[in-house]
Amino acid sequence: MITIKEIAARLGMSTTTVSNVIHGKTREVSAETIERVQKFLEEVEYVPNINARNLAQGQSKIIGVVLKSLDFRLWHSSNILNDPFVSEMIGGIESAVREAGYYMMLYISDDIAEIIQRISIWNVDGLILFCMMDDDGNRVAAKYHKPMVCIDTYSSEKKDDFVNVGLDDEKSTCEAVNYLIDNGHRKIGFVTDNRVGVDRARFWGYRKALAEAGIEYSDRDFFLLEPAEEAHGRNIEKLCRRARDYTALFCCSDIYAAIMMSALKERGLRVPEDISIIGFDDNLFSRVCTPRLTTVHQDADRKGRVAVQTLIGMITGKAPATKKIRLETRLVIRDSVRKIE
Amino acid sequence: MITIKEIAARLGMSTTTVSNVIHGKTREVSAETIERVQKFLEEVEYVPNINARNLAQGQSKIIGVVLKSLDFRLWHSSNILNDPFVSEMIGGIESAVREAGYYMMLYISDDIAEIIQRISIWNVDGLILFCMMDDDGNRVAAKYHKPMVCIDTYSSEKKDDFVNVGLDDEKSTCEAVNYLIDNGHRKIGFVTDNRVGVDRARFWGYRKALAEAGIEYSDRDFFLLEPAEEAHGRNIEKLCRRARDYTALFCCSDIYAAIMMSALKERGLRVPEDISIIGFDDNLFSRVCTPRLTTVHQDADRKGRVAVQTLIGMITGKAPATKKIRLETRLVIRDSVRKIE
DNA sequence: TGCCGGGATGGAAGCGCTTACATGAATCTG
DNA sequence: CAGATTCATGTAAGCGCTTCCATCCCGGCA
Repeated sequence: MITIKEIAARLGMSTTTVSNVIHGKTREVSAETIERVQKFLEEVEYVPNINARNLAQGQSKIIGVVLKSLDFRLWHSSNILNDPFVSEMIGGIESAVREAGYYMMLYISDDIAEIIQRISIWNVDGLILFCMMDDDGNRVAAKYHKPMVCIDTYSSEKKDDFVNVGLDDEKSTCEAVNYLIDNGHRKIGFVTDNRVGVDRARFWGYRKALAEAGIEYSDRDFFLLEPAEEAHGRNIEKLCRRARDYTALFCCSDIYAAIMMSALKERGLRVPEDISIIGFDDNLFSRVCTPRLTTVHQDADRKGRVAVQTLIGMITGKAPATKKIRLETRLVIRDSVRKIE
Repeated sequence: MITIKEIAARLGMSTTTVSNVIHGKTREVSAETIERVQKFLEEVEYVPNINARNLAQGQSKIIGVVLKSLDFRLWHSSNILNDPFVSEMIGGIESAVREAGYYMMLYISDDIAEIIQRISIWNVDGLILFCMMDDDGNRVAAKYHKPMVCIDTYSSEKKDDFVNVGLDDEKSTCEAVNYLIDNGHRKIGFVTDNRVGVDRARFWGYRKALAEAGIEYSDRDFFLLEPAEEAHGRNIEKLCRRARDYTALFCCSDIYAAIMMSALKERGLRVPEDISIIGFDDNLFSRVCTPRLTTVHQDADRKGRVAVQTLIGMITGKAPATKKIRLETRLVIRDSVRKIE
């Protein structure tokens, strides 16, 4: 690896001059010198040592992306990336980070302390935090004074002071459940694997829709997919048995919808003839299951990109117009809901 | 951020001593000094500046993970992470990297030159390369003299000189197709979206199985999912029409299997009654589609972990026992293949 | 007593880069 | 034409850390 010093020596000039042309300070260097240096740089395929640069500049050009996995001890997998929603979002983040000339460092952990430790070491310029757990956003923000934007993070505290991009989960869900109600459904179950964050907001949307339609809610209407691996079989068996009392299920993600649909069909229930199902996310699952899933569409890729753009704005000194950035959703109607006459 | 210098000053000692205790050089420092320093470090929550450290040591502690996306201009998505196989593998890599005390930097790009550029900048200690394109492994290795291990990378050149972890794709596929043949199938199609790398190896396995059973192969048996977005509809329509002449399809991934299954069922064909389907990977898709998919199981998480372990071995000066590391597969029999009497 | 060895500590260079500031030449202004 | 201004380039300090080497002290040994 050739260094700036070496280049300067070979060209018979100072490192300052070389550095200046590298940084495009055209008014400090004569045109011919620029030309000469640039040609030489290409010739030797100069690559800067970014550690040295960062040390000198006190920055890092790294954006830390934190996935708190504990919250996502998913029913179907211990790997948070296996959720297509997450992987698509990461894809969006990665592209946006790259296009902005930054680098992305990915941290997956269930321990916020460990994460902060690892991030601090690299002195990242900013942070994207994806964790559903209440108040982790606040906790990290309090500890770590760098630009940060959260994705899909809710807070139960009054003074949540982090920038957050997400959806209006309550409203989206309310609309979806209203769609079921409009189609004549009255016995509607709510399927999730947790009681926090996004899913809780969706739960309240579900409750709101029921209430507005004068449908009473009972705890039995809450279908909890349990994460414990060994309980899968029994858990799903029990849920399917309970589902027979319902004409429709709202599922907090397409994965759950696909899992439930598959399990119900295996036990002889027909979708949507016997039971209607509605999902959330609109990822590939919703298109390859049979029947194709009616679901709430959101743009995960865009969610990631918006988070990055907002963050980089903050890094470069631009406060976001609003702290709660909300993306649009829309109900995509396919074949998994039937109309009850 | 407190620095070593500051700490040394506050403690009335030299930076050398502080550095020594940080690095656990116990024989260079007296027990009581160690004690004092450690206590102080904790007190002020010292975090090293890794840029400075790396600069001084000429290392980086970063493992670069490169996904070459062009090869994966997937039929169903432009985001390579959306393939559950990939996301699970990344999950494995991430865990292994973290557990080994390294950091992971993820690069997704379709341009090898750009990737090398970005990697060189960070002076990564080693590289994990995931790209199906022939010979990219060789090209990167020739250009970039750092430890590197490829995943699922094939080479058409004689002198492929990179370490590679993958499967015996040919054998795995051969076994799967033999299973179809044993079940009485003679008209067996091969479904993929490309003609390179892993899928080509699988193709030869498929051909081998046919040949051994005395079944003639014709180009018509090759079902190509075309990536071009606008052609999806027509493409899938045509494939489904052609599929009516077959009693079974071998698909190079569970995703393709799920997509084909869904499309076929939409057009009134029953799986497996009218047509049997077999997939590859054994990811979540295979379990939530109906009927549940018979598929070749591989352990993507392990693939990632093995790659990392091998790489770190190389970084620390341990050559791998073999350059071609092959993981096991096994056929998982579920419900998507029927026996023809 | 004088010398040696080793344990504990410190001094200082250097990793590759950026940047504030200095220098000197050329150009401009009234 | 003196002084001010601009342009082009160089000098050197410093970013925070590691590490080679020097120094000093003390006990052991002949």
